[in-house]
Amino acid sequence: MNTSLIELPIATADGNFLARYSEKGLAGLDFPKNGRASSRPVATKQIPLQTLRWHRTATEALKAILAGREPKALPPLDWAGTTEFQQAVWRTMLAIPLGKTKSYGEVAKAIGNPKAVRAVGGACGANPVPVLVPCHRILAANKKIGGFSGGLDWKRDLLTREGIVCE
DNA sequence: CTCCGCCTACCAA
DNA sequence: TTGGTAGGCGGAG
Repeated sequence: MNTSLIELPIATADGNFLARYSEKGLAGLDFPKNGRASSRPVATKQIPLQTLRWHRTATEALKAILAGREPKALPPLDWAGTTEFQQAVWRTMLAIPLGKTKSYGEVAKAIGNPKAVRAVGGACGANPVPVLVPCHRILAANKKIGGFSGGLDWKRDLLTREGIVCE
């Protein structure tokens, strides 16, 4: 069983993101690292054509969102190893259009488990593909910013780019 | 089973 | 308003 992931950088005006692909699709996305450690180089020729296609799609999607535009398409996402609950939360987030938000409570209600509010927060924090799976569009009750594992600065920044104003 | 967390509603100042 | 807190739930160990 091949579980090795291919890591490819996505250069943006905001830094170098790092995308990870499995044979099933995009499995992870990291915000630019603080250190200037460039990712390990990968010879283009040994990367499956399919992966390159996904990478092109992911790159366009990421740049679109960073520019405040709804992405045309997303690459397939590989959520292997994650739970049904988490996937339900992430699917709900994917349904939130750019520029709109939902509270943790609303998401909990949406997945049919209104009391699992805090658990929803946990799923957001476990989101392996931030930005593309818009966990930043989930705010706390009363439009408070809430938390963000990728750093609150990023959350505020992303929301601002989408024209969202919160508390 | 225990502990913790991107939450909330509620209650006391 | 602000601050502290108990309740509830999924995930990790």
